[in-house]
Amino acid sequence: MGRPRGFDEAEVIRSAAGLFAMRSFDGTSVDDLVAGLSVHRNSLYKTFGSKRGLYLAALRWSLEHQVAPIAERVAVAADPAAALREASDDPGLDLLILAAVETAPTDAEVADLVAGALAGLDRACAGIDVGADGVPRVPAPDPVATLLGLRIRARYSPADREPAEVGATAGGRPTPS
Amino acid sequence: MGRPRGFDEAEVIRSAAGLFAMRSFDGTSVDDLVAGLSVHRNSLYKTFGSKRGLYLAALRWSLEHQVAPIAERVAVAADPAAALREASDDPGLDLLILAAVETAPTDAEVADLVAGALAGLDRACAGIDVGADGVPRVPAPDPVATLLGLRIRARYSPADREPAEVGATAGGRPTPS
DNA sequence: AACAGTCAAGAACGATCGTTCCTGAATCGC
DNA sequence: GCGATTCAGGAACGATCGTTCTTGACTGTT
Repeated sequence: MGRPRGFDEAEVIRSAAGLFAMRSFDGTSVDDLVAGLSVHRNSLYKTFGSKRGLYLAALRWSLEHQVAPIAERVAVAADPAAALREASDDPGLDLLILAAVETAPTDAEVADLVAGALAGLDRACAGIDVGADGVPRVPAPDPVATLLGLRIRARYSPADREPAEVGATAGGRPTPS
Repeated sequence: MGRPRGFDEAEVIRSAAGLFAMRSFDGTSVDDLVAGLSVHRNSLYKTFGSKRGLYLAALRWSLEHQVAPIAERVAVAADPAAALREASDDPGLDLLILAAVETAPTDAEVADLVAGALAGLDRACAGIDVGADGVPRVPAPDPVATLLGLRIRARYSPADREPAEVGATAGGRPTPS
């Protein structure tokens, strides 16, 4: 009943993921979205409720269709280190990284999605063999990259999870207004 | 001549770096800044020209007074791997990471600052010894962190530097409006 | 004491933000 | 065909954004 929608919801979500990954959440306006996704304002709000709703859908899509396949690829790879190095060229990680450092600190739901995705990647890497010296066969000879990644992960460390009381500390993750 | 300023410019820059590192550039409004820095709007614009001017000053301050000392500490450490792992708990890296993934893609000047900081960290890590198998003694047994860091760095790879022509590709780094 | 110049305080600006509303046109079940 | 429903198109909303302006208080120099 009624006129059929003139856009593919799945494709809109996928394109939105690309836009958000490229310009970040705050950097992508609703005008940018309606212009870049060829979806009307009305349909956007009817379908996703809000800009944040579309963002969450895009993030979930990215985690399922971009990040999870990467994890799967690493998990089954004959040479996991090489698979990880390849994965580092995949723009499919960008939305996850952006969500982790930009959106998660001020949106608990995003923080949970990010934490879940990181846990999934950890599981995929669980089988990577560790040398006799305890140093794993990491994907690249780049200590700086590891430093950056560790700093990102530090916000999701157990000590910082479920903070009972949070003041103005950097780890605070208030619920969205 | 004239009334002396009632605020410490260096301290304002330092506090601004903290705010920007916590809530990102777009996430920190000028109202937040004048409220959190106890500096009047007028003085802010008189001193730094614009919100972006204050941000650049804060980023430069962070790179010089937070990131550079970390690099120095790693460079002279007896155990560089342990020094890197310690550094990953330092919030002084947050503004650099945020600048790399949020601001740099749309601000060439920020991109240059980030690239310089990463190069400095690379120099600090140049002395880290590499095992006989070619795998360096990286700071942590965390392949996922390395993957995230590598993905961030991928935007600063030589193939992506000085793009002569840029369309709507993810690597584009247009000059700020 | 008088001037000059900077500061603080806050109102006000145009632009843009995310969101809602209104108006037709199109397509379904009947 | 007819009514019901959902779509597209675009104007319009209040809120907030970054920025500027106006006013008056304060201080260093002459």
